[in-house]
Amino acid sequence: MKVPRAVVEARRESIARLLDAHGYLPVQDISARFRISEATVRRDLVELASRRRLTRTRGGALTDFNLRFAPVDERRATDASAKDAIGRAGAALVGPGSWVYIDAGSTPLAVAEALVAAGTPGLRVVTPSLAAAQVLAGLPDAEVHIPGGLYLGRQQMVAGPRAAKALRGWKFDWSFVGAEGADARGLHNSQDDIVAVAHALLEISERVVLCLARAKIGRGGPVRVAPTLDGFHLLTDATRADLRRARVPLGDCRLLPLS
Amino acid sequence: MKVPRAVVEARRESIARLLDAHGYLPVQDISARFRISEATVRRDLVELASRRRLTRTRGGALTDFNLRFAPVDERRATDASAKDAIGRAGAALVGPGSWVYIDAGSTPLAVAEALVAAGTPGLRVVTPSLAAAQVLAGLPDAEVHIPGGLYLGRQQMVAGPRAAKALRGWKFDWSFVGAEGADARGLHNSQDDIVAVAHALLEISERVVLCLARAKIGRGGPVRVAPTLDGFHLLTDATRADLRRARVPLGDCRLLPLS
DNA sequence: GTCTTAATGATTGATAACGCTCATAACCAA
DNA sequence: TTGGTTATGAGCGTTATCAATCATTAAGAC
Repeated sequence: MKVPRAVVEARRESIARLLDAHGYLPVQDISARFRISEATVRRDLVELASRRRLTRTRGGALTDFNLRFAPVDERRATDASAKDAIGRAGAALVGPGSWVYIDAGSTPLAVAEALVAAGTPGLRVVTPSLAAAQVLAGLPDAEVHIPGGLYLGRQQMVAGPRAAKALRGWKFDWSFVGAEGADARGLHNSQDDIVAVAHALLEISERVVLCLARAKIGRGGPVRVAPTLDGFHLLTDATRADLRRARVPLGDCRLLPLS
Repeated sequence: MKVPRAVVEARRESIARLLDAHGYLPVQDISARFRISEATVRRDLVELASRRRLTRTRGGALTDFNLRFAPVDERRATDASAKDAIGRAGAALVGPGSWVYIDAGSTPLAVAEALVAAGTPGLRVVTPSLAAAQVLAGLPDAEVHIPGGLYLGRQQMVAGPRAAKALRGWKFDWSFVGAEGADARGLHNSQDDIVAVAHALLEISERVVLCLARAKIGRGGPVRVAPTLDGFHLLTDATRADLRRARVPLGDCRLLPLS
């Protein structure tokens, strides 16, 4: 039997909110709570999922906590396996109790995830990425710092001149940075401020690891961070041949093995 | 083939941590990431679930999300209507183009939500609350700053001595702060660092608005922020009688009307 | 080195969840 | 009122996930 449009919408919104409160609910539970058939629950879930209000799973649905981190999360999904591999290799470098900087961006985020998965103890981490901070908060004994700055809602990060300046007070054992692309003209990124951060990091870090998924090789970007990869350690799933083909100016950049 | 006990334990811990980072993972994904059969994943999940490290679902597993989702959202749900009213009244005070500080906590967050709802133009906001920053990012022309500091994952905010120090560079037209409680002994909060922030705000703000839901009146807290409400503007759904009954030392605190 | 124990992956039958279709009944606009 | 529309729940075949079993192989104890 048809039901007023407003009622349907209200119910769907209620489901979404209930889900926000619970994090996860099985289809059965939703069905019971709202006294509607599972078929209808599924229809509602399909609709809500298409609006990105939640994520469906077999047997239920999840809040899209990731909705808040949507832009990052979406990019995280592309080249996921490459980024996972890079993340694991990066995390494997980091010893217990290190000071680590983790840049904003989906590839450095993979390093943060791998660090959490590895459970590396006693880390002190600084990151302008709220997603990375959130992930790293999963390490019970880690100390996570966020540098002050202008908050960029779309990218879920802090940036701005303050951010680069704030970094000067720290010293890092490892810095993990991402980039928009690397081609014959050097290393590129999307924002001005990030260039200042990259330069600061090269000064205050023992080693700066550039995390670059293969897809980024040969690609440009609006701002040039550096004319060569001089001074960086490179962590990528691309082969030496890929790098040669794109004529990426490696300088004395050291290529790190993936596993 | 049997595998060393230590390896099994390490893997299980890794799974739990990976799950903490992701919130939810399908069995398939875990199987692929760790290169183990789904049968083994399920065995691990059974074990981890018995230790209450996670919750199993059909098709995957969840973090025990009371840690991740509950804190902010849950508190926002309690006294929601009182907080909404306080939020609206607070937002109504703020003129276009103001410099505003919004404290962490669910009541100040209501002010941020009301500011967005009102669409107040040209705001410059500083907030240590990631939830507030995220909400305020919904204002297309607002400038949102986050002071640097230690990230507290449970509360989704930055804190620490750096945070108080970083504030000195600003001047605010309005500061909105929350508190754990106010009773005869004065104003109380939960953390040491917050006290320093409150004092800094009183110096650098034209007006500091204390947002206090009625339920907080008469309640104490681990740390005393101030012996009286001297210097604050008070925004609350409590009546003067409530305040008198709890013997809250108002000092020259000015009581703002709710609407 | 030998024996016992334990972890693994493959297989299998059972079960749960899914998408789809269809009849029904209530909404909504002529 | 009337006809079209749309949300609903039930039925059904399909698919995904699960728990249990078993052979295999390496770890750990002696």
